[in-house]
Amino acid sequence: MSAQTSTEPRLRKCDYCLVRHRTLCSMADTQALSELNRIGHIRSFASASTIITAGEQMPFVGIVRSGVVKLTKVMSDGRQQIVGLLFASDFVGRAFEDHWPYSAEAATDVEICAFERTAFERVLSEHPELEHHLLIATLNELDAARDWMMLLGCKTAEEKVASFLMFIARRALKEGRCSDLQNSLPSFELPVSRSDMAAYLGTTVETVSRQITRLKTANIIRLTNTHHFIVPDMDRLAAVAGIDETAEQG
Amino acid sequence: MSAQTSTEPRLRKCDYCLVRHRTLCSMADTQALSELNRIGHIRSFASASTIITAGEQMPFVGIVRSGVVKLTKVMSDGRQQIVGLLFASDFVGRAFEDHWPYSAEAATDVEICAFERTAFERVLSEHPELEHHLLIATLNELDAARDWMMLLGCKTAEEKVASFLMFIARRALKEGRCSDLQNSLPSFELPVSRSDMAAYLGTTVETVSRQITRLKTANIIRLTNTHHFIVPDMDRLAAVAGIDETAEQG
DNA sequence: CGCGGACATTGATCCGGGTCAATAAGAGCG
DNA sequence: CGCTCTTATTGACCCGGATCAATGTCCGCG
Repeated sequence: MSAQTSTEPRLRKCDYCLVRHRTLCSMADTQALSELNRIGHIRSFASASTIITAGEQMPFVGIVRSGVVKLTKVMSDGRQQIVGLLFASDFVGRAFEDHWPYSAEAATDVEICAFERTAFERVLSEHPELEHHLLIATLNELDAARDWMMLLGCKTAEEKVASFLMFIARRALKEGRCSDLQNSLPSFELPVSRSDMAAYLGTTVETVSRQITRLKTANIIRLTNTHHFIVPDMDRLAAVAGIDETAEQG
Repeated sequence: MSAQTSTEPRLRKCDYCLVRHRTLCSMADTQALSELNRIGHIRSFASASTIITAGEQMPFVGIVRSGVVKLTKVMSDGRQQIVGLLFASDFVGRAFEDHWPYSAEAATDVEICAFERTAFERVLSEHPELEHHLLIATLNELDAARDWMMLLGCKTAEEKVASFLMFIARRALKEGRCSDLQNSLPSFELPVSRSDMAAYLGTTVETVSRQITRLKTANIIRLTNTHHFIVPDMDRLAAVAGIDETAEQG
């Protein structure tokens, strides 16, 4: 802790961190945490700015403190697929590899607790419990990616849009930012644009828009503005999404 | 080694293993390897048999010794997506979780070196270098899944089929089972049926078949029988697959 | 407050690929 | 060796969603 940079206040920045109890930091013992605290620094990215460019050197990895990060792959002719959305407490980047095959872009304003990659790797190798946590997190991401593969390969446009809303709704629910204050119906803020939705769902903006209106006229959802959704009956939305509640977790 | 079960011959079964130098076994020190040897036993599955059923208990994990395993997800109405294909040396199952959300089916006859799950987890936690290897393997699978997401979300039917052939060809190449003996053109055996291809590519058997004939008439591929493919010019196939060679690895 | 630019919705049209149906080609087997 | 069963190919048709185009809405800014 004596080696801390002089620009740091005496209070450790982790103390202010809203996500530290939900990330790999929560697994760290005191010593590991203080090392992470020492090598980490907060970086901010404006909405739409690039965090890591595909194929280029990846000097740092990090943990999302706030905002939404989208991971994209693009083909040489410009077709683009979003292959992952990262929210607060998610891990960005990849240890043990100095390039990575995605671009990370800020879908909203984003704050990241960044670690110089090799320093982070050193902490990992000295603290197997952190690496274990990273393994679990990676396995979960793999599951999510495979769920999305089924969505992309099997589902209709309507199911895709409904699934995306479920995805966001559940995340909002988990973070307790879901209840509508006026009438206590579940509601949430959509943190991305229609075109991001389309790129994640393997479809087009027009189709997304049409399906949203369909869901609206079927009274499955209600909007107060383009990004604020109210879902009177979550189960009906899940049904339209083709999600078998009995087989799903979280 | 004294604790080895009596049914085991004195020669350790690992000595005969064709994949041990390409799996996490290659990372194991002598002690870890002998533990894995002790808890592992070879299980065989006939083509089309189920290895692990989605949602059910997962009593063991393992390493594919030979054959091809497909991981599938199915929707309640029967629509099915293959979310991964596993080949020799790949890891099947998931540590630190007693259910998993996929079915694993033998796409060909399959041999697996199986480990009782909790015993395997114990070895993992005692040997961080093994867990590290598992992390790397999982990260690679995540990359593969995300590549596939782009395929499913962005690519045309022709690109999908060509991409699948590239995928198999590269794997065959890597394992040195690719050269055609007669004329030394790259060739390989397709280890799965057309309907598996379709389920992996998010399309239908008919479309797969049509696209294969298209590639045939365009002289990009040649078939000696329904499962033996010859690719005179890999680069042309890659071009049709929409794969940017400069940006891809292995 | 009104203007311009980005984002979202809606409409009209078209086509890639899904669906249904028939045929062909293997592969096991008595 | 022919029969049957499964798997693959080919054909005809149609529809969901892509594409192209117009309109509407929101927001920041002079």
